[in-house]
Amino acid sequence: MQAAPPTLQSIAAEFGVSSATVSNALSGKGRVSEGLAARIRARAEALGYAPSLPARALRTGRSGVIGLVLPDLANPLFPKIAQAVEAAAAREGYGVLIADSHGEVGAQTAALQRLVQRGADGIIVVPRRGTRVLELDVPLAVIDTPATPGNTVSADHRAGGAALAAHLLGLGHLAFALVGESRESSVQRDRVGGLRAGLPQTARIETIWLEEAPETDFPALARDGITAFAATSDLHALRILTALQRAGLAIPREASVAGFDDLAFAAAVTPSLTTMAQDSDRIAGAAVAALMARIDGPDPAASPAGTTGGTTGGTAAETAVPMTLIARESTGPAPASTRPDPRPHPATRSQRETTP
Amino acid sequence: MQAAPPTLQSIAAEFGVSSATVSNALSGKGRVSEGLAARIRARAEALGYAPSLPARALRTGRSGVIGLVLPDLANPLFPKIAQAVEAAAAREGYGVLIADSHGEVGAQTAALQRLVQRGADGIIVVPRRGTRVLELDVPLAVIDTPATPGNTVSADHRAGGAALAAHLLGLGHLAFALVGESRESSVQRDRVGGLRAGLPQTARIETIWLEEAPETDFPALARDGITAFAATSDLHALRILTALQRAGLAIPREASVAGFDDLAFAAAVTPSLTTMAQDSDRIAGAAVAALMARIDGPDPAASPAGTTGGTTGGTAAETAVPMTLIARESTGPAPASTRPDPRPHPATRSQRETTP
DNA sequence: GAGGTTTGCTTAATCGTTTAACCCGATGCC
DNA sequence: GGCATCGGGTTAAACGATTAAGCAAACCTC
Repeated sequence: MQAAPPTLQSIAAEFGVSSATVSNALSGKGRVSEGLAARIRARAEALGYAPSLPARALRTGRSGVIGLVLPDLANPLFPKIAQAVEAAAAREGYGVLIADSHGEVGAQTAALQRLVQRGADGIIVVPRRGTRVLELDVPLAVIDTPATPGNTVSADHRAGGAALAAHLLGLGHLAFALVGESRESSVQRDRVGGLRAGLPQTARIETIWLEEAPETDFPALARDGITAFAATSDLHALRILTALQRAGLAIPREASVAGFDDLAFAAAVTPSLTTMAQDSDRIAGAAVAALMARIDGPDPAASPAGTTGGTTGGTAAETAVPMTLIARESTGPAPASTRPDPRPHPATRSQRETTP
Repeated sequence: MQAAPPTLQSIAAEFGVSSATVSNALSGKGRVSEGLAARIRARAEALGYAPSLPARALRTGRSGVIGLVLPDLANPLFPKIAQAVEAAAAREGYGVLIADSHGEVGAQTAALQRLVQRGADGIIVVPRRGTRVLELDVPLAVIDTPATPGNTVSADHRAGGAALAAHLLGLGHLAFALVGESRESSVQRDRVGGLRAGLPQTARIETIWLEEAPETDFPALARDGITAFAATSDLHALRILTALQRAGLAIPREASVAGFDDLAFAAAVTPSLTTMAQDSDRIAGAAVAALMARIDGPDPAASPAGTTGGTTGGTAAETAVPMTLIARESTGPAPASTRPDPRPHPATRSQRETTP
């Protein structure tokens, strides 16, 4: 029942001109009299004309679609990135084809190839832990870690770690537990490295990789004198927070807990979670911009000096996007040595965030 | 530098045959001698030939891509669905184009149209709260609520609510708080409705919509005699859990808390969260299957009796997928009236789940 | 061995858009 | 007034795959 959608030819027929003229009128490229062009544009608008993307793709070799490869959509961090990428791409008129590699390297490669075959003009990859993305004959943008070779843009995880360390130091803490999941993740390594770099030599530091020590007893650590827990993810911070709470410790009076990424629940829990947030929008925007630059100017050796390894010349893409501290209720002044401080100041801090 | 990718014609030229023959050999459709066909297939394989999807799309009108419209990727529930849809679609050889409507109705409509324009063969929509999806000349599958008109498949939220109610009743609870966020969400209405339907008339029931009462004091409710908190989302369950813990209540000894959807953190918190999980894989699979059926058999009035409103005939798509209870540590026997039970049995329950 | 059927392939049209090349009438220039 | 130029179009050839239609040779049948 649905009427055939308007095409260049159908519009051309209405005006008694050729389809090339209509194409030119709409794209503003060739030579068409202003009057005719205006009428054609008006008619196309009225008809709701939309060019056939497949046809255009066939002709131009551009599909108007970019691929997004993520290690695991179920991991709460990635949806933020996906959302931001989608928004940024949509602004540029691109669609986003997703592919989930389920954390497997093989699936990651397969996903890349599927996307290439689908005609993606470029691909944004958030690589699986420590994976090096293979070279492909498609423009690529990689979101990983500033230190990773081939990285295009990412949060400055190291500086974020250092800033979080400074925050905790400023609250008077002296004994820290740094909690990550896997050493293989360059992101987590950077975060822990930044934390450690931000702490003085004199500080007591316990580093825990949950992958290796899944049964870690956090309350025991707290009783052992650790007053500040910094985890590489809010997920682990939450685990620590609830474990300490369950054991009867008051947060932040007796121990402070902080995480990374400002996940959805961070503001919802009690006490709300202090966290280092990455600016997904900016990162995604930069990744998309870098990708666009590579798509439009595919001259691999065009840049004057050796900019080859990093981002493409053209648009000055930022490589490391700073992270921002979101101080909430789960971090507070260190307890006065062994004697618990009878007067904490939760009210002064809890104003930073009202109801989410 | 990259060699031109192989095409039907380039392969045809190698064999001195026409491109039609190669096409037939690869698709197995026309009449080609078995020997030649085998050699062509072998050569295509060796060359890594992949048909140009845009060209095929142009010719056949099928893009091999489906769209997925979500209200909000940042909401931790949807990534699970997205992941499952992507996997199911990939199995069918389809790509998935995502679109995030950011919870806005306008954006949802715009996203649908963008996807249609991109040539999506069909679209799966998870509508924004209470939104009715407009009619489109594209096969559609809607994941919402069994009760919603136009719904294709979804979890049986009502039955899930009832089952959760039964679980809590079985533990001896008599006073309940049912916590949702918004009445406008049909999913949440169904869940609360199911919970209520599963509880006896004699039970004390407080229903709280957080949108209307964001400052609800959950510890106060507990002190007032409520022993079981059931939230329509793990996010709210977590909020309640931590608020109660902070106030010094022992979970589950003094109060039980349960949520929905088995979000990523549910197993990680202490005590781990009892939750009603929806089978995203099955739902996504059913949605994709229904969509495929609609794409392949676009006869709107082909079904014998008035099946028009519901799912398409063809494949018997299931409309309501049962939810499954994941009993963890946050729910336990109701405290013995006012006198707290001195001997809880946490050990017997915590075995249900080991380390996540 | 003449008619019909298969077999195995080719021809050619088609999807809708883009774009290089060409064409014709009206000006402009000296 | 002859010649280049320019404005406003048109033609036609792609892009790569699919598919209906056609066509020659080989095979079968009685």
